[in-house]
Amino acid sequence: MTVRTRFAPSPTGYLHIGGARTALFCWLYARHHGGVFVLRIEDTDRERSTPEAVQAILDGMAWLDLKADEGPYYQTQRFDRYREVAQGLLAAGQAYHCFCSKDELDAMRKEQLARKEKPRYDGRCRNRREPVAGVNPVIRFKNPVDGQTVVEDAVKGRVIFDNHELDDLIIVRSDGNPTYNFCVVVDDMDMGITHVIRGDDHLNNTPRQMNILKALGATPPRYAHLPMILGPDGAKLSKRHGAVSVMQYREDGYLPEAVLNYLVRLGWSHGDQEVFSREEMVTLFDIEDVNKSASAINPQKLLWLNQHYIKNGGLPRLAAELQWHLERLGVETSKGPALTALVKAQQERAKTFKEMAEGSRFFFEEIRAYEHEAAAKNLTEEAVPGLRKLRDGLAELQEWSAASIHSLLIATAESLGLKLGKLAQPMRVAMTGGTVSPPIDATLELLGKERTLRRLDQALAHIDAGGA
RNA sequence: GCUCCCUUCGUCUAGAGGCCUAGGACGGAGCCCUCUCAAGGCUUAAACACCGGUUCGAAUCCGGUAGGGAGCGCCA
Repeated sequence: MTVRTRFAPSPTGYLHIGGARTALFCWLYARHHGGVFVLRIEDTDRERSTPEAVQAILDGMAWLDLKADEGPYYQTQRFDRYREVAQGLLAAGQAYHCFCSKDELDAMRKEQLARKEKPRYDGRCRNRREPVAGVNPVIRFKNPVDGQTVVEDAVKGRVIFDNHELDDLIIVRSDGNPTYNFCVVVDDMDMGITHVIRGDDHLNNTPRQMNILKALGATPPRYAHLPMILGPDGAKLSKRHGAVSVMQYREDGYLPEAVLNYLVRLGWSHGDQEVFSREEMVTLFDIEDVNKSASAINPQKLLWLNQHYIKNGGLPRLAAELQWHLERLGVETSKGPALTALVKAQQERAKTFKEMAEGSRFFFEEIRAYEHEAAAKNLTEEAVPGLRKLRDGLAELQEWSAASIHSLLIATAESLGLKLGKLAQPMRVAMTGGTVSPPIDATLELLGKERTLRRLDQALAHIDAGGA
C-alpha cells in the first residue's frame, strides 16, 4: 500500500511556522516512503476563508519547496459529495435529524456545566419521529454510546477514549452545509489517506472521526499527532511573536533551507545531528521518532542555522538571494561589484540576507555622510600621512587584486612604522562610511580602483575641512 | 468543571534499567586568533518537576501529586 499523507490547512490566514512544520513532516513522511503528498484546502468556513489566504499558503509552500503531488483540493467544491455521504448515513440509520434550537442547546450546556459535567449533546432527537414545523434540522452522527475508541497514535502512543464521552456531533448544518469533522472524514476516506499527520490539538477529534469512518465502512488511517510549537516565551504562538508567516522569514533574510532545517529539529531528532540537507531529512525522517512534548521556538538557533547556510551555500544561489534583498532596499545592483564576488566576501559575517544587503550598500552607493564616531576616531590628522602614502601606492598599483593590495597595505604601514590597524581602519571608514566591512583588501578589490581613489580623496578632503 | 495530552540544562534535544560523575547543539561566560565586524579554535557554567513504589540497580518501569497545554461550537 502506498503511503498517502495530506496537509489540510484552512485558508484563514498565512502559512505560519506551525503549519509549515506540519506540512514538512507530511511531506517528509510521504517522500521517505515513496508515497504521495496531498494538499487539501479546508475552506468550508466561507466567512473566514479568503482567496488571498489560499495564495499565501501556496506561496509559503512554494518558497519552502514543499510541493504537493496531488491537489490542491478544495472542500467547497466537494459539497455534493459530503451531502451524498450524509444522506447515506441517514438512510442507514447512522445519523439523524435534530431539530433542537440554539437556545435549547445553550440551556442544556449551561445546566451540564452547573452540574460540573462535560457539556455534550444528550441525543434527545435520536428517536424523534415527527419533524418540527418551521425548523430546518441539522444532521447529527449517531455516535456509539458505549465501548471505547482506541487511537494508536504514531507519536502519542495508545490513547483510549470512552465512547460515552463523545456526543452526537453535527455533520450537516441547518443550511445544508457540512461541518469540518465530517468533511475531513469523507476526504480522508475518498482521497485514500493512509497517514493523518496533524497538530495535537486534533487528538480529541480523532475518536469521533474514527467512529464516523467505521460507520462508513472505511478503515481509519494511521494517526500521528504532532506537538505544538510555542513562541520563544513558551506561550502560544501569536502575531506578537513577530514572524508568524513563513514568508516573513524571507523578508527578514532567511533561507528556506535554514527554516526547514530549523523546523525539522523541532520535535524530531537524529542523534546529535543538527544540520540536515533535504535529502538527509528524507532518508532519516520517521514519524515514530517524533517527540510528544511541545517545543518553543528559539530564534537564535534559527539564526545560527541561517548563518550556516549562508556560509556554506553555493555562490550563484546566494547571489540571487542577495540581489532580491538589495532590490528591496532600492539598490541599483548593476552599479557595483559582481554579486557572487560580493557574497563571497560577505558570507562569513552575515546572519541574514537582510543584514548582508544593508552591510553591502556602500558598494553601490556613494558615501553621503560618515558615521560620526567612526569618523571622529579614524578620519583624523594623524591618519593623513598613511592615507596619502597609501593613495599614491594604490594609484600606481598595476594589478588591482586583494593580494597586491594587501602587500601594498603591509608595506605602507611598515614604512611608516604603523600597525596595520592604524591604516586599515581609517581606510575602512573612508571606503564604507562606517567601521564594518569585509577585510579591507577584499573591500578595495570589490570597490575597484576608481571608486577607491575617489573615496580616499573624499575622506582626505573631509579631514582637511576639519572633519565637518 | 469534565475528557485527553505533556514534563531532561534558559531553549532544541540524546537517552528505550546498569555504557549517565546525564551527551550534543543554540545561547551565555572566559581565553586565543585578528585591519573592523564576523568566522574559527579551546575552556567553562547550566537539567532528569515532586513524592512514593518495583528492582541488586531508575532520567528510563508503575502509582500519585504539582505545573503546563488541548478539546468540550450549526469554527476549523
